[in-house]
Order: sequence, then structure tokens, then C-alpha cells
Amino acid sequence: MSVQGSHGHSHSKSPQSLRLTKGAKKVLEVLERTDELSSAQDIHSALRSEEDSPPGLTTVYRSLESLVQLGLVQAVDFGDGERRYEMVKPGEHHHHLVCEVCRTSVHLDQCLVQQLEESIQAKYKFEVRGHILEIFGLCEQCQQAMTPAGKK
Amino acid sequence: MSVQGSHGHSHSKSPQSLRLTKGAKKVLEVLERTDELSSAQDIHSALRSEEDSPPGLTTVYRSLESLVQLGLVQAVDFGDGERRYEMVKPGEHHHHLVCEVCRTSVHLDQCLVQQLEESIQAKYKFEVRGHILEIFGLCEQCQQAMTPAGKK
DNA sequence: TGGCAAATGAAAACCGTTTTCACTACTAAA
DNA sequence: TTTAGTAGTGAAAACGGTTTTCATTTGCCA
Ligand SMILES: [Mn+2]
Ligand SMILES: [Mn+2]
Ligand SMILES: [Zn+2]
Ligand SMILES: [Zn+2]
Repeated sequence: MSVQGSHGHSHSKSPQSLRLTKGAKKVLEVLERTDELSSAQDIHSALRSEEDSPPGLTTVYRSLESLVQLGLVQAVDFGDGERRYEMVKPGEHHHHLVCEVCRTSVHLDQCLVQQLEESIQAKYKFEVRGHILEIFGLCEQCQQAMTPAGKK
Repeated sequence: MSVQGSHGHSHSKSPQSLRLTKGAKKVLEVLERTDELSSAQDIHSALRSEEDSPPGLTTVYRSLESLVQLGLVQAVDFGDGERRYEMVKPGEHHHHLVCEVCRTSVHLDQCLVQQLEESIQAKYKFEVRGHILEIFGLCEQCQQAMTPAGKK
């Protein structure tokens, strides 16, 4: 994930607001019924294929920005150039185990970083504000599919 | 960091080899005497300003690729679109505390993920192959520079 | 020395994302 | 209702880091 942003600006609403705009609602709807991570483009084409007048890609990007700000959506970074998004319980976040073969991902049930914030503050005098953490490897099925054939 | 790649292909040397090419050496030299993280472009312009016939940007990218492969250099991803690199002891890696204000970074002395690999394997049946972990926030100086002025 | 594979670099292509800017939809007075 | 003023929208262009392409050069070795 990337627990960045979400600076608690109550006011200072420089346009592209913190209100759920029409487009943003549609974007949220898509994420609501998707369990896999979706890129902006994924969301855009999903909308494209079901809405009569779907929001443009620009709006999707802008919507995602505010949804993330609002804490309703989490942005996830896998280090390939493409950001992905998923709905989360307001204000929460989590990290993933991503299978390098089948690309499916599992949520980690707890955040390793959060539970270290105090010790990091103590040890390094560093105030943690955000972090990225994603783990890559092989899911159970892909591990098995690997060994039989001997094709390490 | 991004402890990806480094697939143990002994042979199968599809060009852009695992041998330290001339360009790669120059790139490594730059990283050798830099303690901050450097982007490909950083390295390129460094070379540009000191070499008589500096490698082109393409070569820098290619060199970094093989240096990472060789385990001599680590690629770090901050989630902004720009990959950064730094020299590491062969095969090692580490993560960072990155100050959002002054952009300096400190190395974490141990990898949180590595020491959890077994428990992840046990709990999720997931074989860890690589990971990304970077922590953002405020370094000591920037914390102090913040509070006095009251400018949260 | 000739032959070849590897290395190199300039330029173009890529591709996700952001900016620009003209236009439309809201909303809240008047 | 009309009328502003404001926020939202989208097409197209710009961006910026990275990758591809492809023609040329370099280094090796038979
Ligand atoms: Mn998730
Ligand atoms: Mn470092
Ligand atoms: Zn898998
Ligand atoms: Zn700082």
C-alpha cells in the first residue's frame, strides 16, 4: 500500500474536493464489487462497458485521488509503473502477498510497520507518516504447480 | 528497496550480460562514491560532467539492470515514478526511513520482512521471493524545525 | 586479419499519469 | 425563474521516466 497523503486538511478545499462527486461515486461502486486490485484504467474500462455515459479517464484519476484522501480507498504500489486501488474500511489499510506467477494477492492481517512506529521513533528519532510494504513470491497453488514438473 | 529479480540463471545469458561491461563499471564508480540514492538520470548527468565520453542514458539503464542482477546494486522504489539506486554489499539489501521534507534517507539496520519469511510461509503458505518496504515521515531535524514555528 | 557476438547510443516509441482549457452542470442568491 | 459564480468534467496535449529499435562500433578470438 502507500499510506501517504491524507493530510488532515479540514478546509483549504482547493478544487477536486473532498465531497463525493458523481464520478467518484461510480468509481467507488466499481471498487466496491471488485476484490482484486484495480488500476485507474481497469476502472475506466469497467465503467466504459457498463455505463451509458461513463466518466472520462481524467475523472477516474481525480476521483481516485479524493477517495484516497477521504480514506475510503487505498492506493497500492507494486513497483511496476502502475498504481492500483482497492476499497478499504474508512481509514484502514493493509499490505499484500502478491504471487509473481498468477498475480493474485492476499491481504496481510496486520501492518508490520504500524506496530514498529514507536520503536522507530525511539531508535531513529524518526516520525513515521506513511510507508510502502508489499511482499512478492509464490502462492500455495503456484508453489505446487512448480515442483512436480521440476521446472524450478 | 525492491528485492526482486536476481533469478539464479547461471547461463542463459541473453545479451545485456552479467559481466561488468565498461559502462557498468563507470556507473558503479559513481554509485561507489555517492551515499544518497541516485536515479538513472542523476548517474547519467554525473558521468556527463566528468567523463570525456560518457555512456549514454540507455547504457546507464542497461548497466543498472545488470548491476542489480549481480547483486552489487539495489533498486529502491519510493512510489514516485522514479527508481533510485545505491551500491550495496554483494547480495545484501536494506530499507529506508525517508524524510518527506528534506528527502534525506536513513538505512534501517535490519529487514523486517526477512525475519518474517518463515512465519509467512507457515501462516499463509506463501513463499517469499522479494519485497518492497520504505518508510516515510520526518527526520529529527525536520521535526524540530516544524514545532517551534507552529507550522504543523 | 577477418568474422561475430556483445555493447553502445541516438532517436523513437511507450505508457501511466498530469495539465490545460474550454465547456457543462450545480447551486445559491436576486 | 433568471443569473451569476463555482465546482466538475473530458478531450487532447504535455509530461517524464523507462524501454525499444536499429544502425554503428568495439572487443575477442579463431
Ligand atoms: Mn488488499
Ligand atoms: Mn540505502
Ligand atoms: Zn499464484
Ligand atoms: Zn528531514
